[in-house]
Amino acid sequence: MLNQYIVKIAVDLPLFQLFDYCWDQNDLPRNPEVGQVVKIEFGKKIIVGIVLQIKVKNTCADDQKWELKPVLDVASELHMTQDTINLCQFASKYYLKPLGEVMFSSLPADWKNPNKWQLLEKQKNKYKKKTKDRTGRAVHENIWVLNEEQNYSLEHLKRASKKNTFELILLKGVTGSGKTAVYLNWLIEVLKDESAQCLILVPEINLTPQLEKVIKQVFTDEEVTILHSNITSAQRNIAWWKVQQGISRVVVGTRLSIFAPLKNLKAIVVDEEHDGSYKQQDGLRYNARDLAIWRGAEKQIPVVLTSATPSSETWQKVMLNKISLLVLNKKAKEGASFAKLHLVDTALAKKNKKIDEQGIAFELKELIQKTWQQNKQTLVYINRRGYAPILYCKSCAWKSSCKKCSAWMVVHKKTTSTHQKILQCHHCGLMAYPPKSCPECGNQDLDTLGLGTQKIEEHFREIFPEIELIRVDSDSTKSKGKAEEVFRQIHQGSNELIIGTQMIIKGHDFQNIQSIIVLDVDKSLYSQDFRAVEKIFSQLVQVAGRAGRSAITENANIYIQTEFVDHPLFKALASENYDDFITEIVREREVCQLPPYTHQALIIVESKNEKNNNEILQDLKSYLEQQVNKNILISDPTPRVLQRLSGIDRNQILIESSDRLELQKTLEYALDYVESLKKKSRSIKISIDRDPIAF
DNA sequence: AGCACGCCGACT
DNA sequence: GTCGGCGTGCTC
Repeated sequence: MLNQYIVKIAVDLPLFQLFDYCWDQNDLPRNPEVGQVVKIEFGKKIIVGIVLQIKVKNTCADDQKWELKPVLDVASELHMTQDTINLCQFASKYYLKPLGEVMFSSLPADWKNPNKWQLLEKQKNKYKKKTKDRTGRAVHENIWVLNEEQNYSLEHLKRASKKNTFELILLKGVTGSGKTAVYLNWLIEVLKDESAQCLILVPEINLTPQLEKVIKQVFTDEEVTILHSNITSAQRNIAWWKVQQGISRVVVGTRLSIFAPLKNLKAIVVDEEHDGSYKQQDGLRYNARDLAIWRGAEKQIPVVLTSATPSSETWQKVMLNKISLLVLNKKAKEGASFAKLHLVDTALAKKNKKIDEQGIAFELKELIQKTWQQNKQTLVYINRRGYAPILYCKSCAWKSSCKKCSAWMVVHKKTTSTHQKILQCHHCGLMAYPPKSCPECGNQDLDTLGLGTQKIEEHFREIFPEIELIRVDSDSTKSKGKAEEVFRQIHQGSNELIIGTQMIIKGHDFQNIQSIIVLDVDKSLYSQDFRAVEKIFSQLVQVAGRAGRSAITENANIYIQTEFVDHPLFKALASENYDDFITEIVREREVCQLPPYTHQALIIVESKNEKNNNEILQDLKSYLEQQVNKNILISDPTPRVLQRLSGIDRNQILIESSDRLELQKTLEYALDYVESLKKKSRSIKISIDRDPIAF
């Protein structure tokens, strides 16, 4: 007689329990297996779930409490691999999110729709038909000649692979030191085992066509899978299938790729590990870098983090000898040199009246002129898009605040050519025409405050009408393919003055840039956010790396205009000694008991009523204080840094502990509270952010 | 999360 | 009389 089974199923809902269904072998084509994707009736709806436990009927105590509904169908090809189930289980527990939600957020969206299962099959077959069989042994090309340092690092990585154990490795080196060459060469070695697979995680904006090109060039005969948020659902479906089948052995992708179903994963690289885009800021608030380390430990394989400016978390591990440090000090390309640092003292320029009405030191304008005369490019880096951050009234100090957020509306020029302005909130997207006169006092004389890329552009066009200028920010490159085109133009050297935000500093090296000007760093030097200095340092190192990457341009220079010329950050930047600088930061964190010396979590409450939020948080705080011991620090309710967003008030408490387990326990208590509260009042959103990087 | 059920106010 | 507001309970 056939066995009867009861299966426990996870569904894509914010529910922590699993649901029992019976598995009727007469109706289903196969036996139950963990990870299967199944169609079930849930309430009155037909939904998809994942099988997590299997029990033979009549052997378990909770048998036949009531008549169980049957599993209606099993997907023939789709199933979740054990590795990814384990990873989801960990993420679910660590980030306090229901397992079903974690699993389904990691899978292609089409899996959730049983009507699309057929479609997936078709996509797969279509792909099979059009692709030639890659049966022969893959050919990998080493397209680099490695220097001594690179070879040393490569040998270490190769040895790490042979040990078949987990090893956390930091490959540290500035842009142009050849980190990519080292880890790609390592992966070539790893992939000599014909069933091995590897994963390369990259930050969001780093997945540029250039990197893709290099990787495809190295793994000439591999099915390289590229995963990011902009691929179509069909591409995602096929990618998942190829990876799971082992057809694709190289996966390159952004944070979500940490959940890719690599069955025989042998190596993980987390490129630019310090990058904030590894942390998801809503829903499942995971950090892909941390999950990568967990996955590597679970699989007993090496995990390589790369960075020029490691995060304090990673550097603490270096200081505690929990990580193997490999350093690339030299520029890989011969003749290439680093940009030389110059500080332009804003205070001094003001004193000597050598600064213009926009706050640009004369020295910098002369520099642009000089560089242009030498037929070289200048890059002006200012991490602020739009025309000006604020519109304000000179007589009553009214400022352009957003109606829905606790933020200023940013002044934008409608187009480059006109002077027409529009106000825009960078948080909720609200747009408005600027008032003709002050809404408070009627004064006609409204002015802008501060500088954005558009105003700099306008300003420099006025001063240097003869210089070819281009502005690169998310506004100027919105339309499809525009960014590519802009970067191509810059490479060709058709623009002599480039004004750009963060998007210019990732992944592109510009051969002909002679001078770099950095404006507006000061706000980061003394910021509320304790990570701000780390962040700006990383950006500055990257900006400095944009130029001087080739032998064409010698003695590239970087000019930073600042009021705080004595800040230790600049000394570190000038001496290219990041180690001492970050070591000092980590020590300060220890003294102040900040991360990584303490572990943090936020409980965030969002609703239309701030007072209500605070009452809930206060109540939660006293509840937790009754439950847990003194090792836990719980803050009073505070507003979030951006307190109001789209008309919603956001408040939080911070829970801290130096003991991870104690924190976990506390958060589990908090979760109980949160869950019971959710049942009571549904107009309130309440979430937990473990290891937050933004407050 | 969704959806049904149920209990109250303001309407053709 | 009933249409529809959203508070509450439940999903194997």
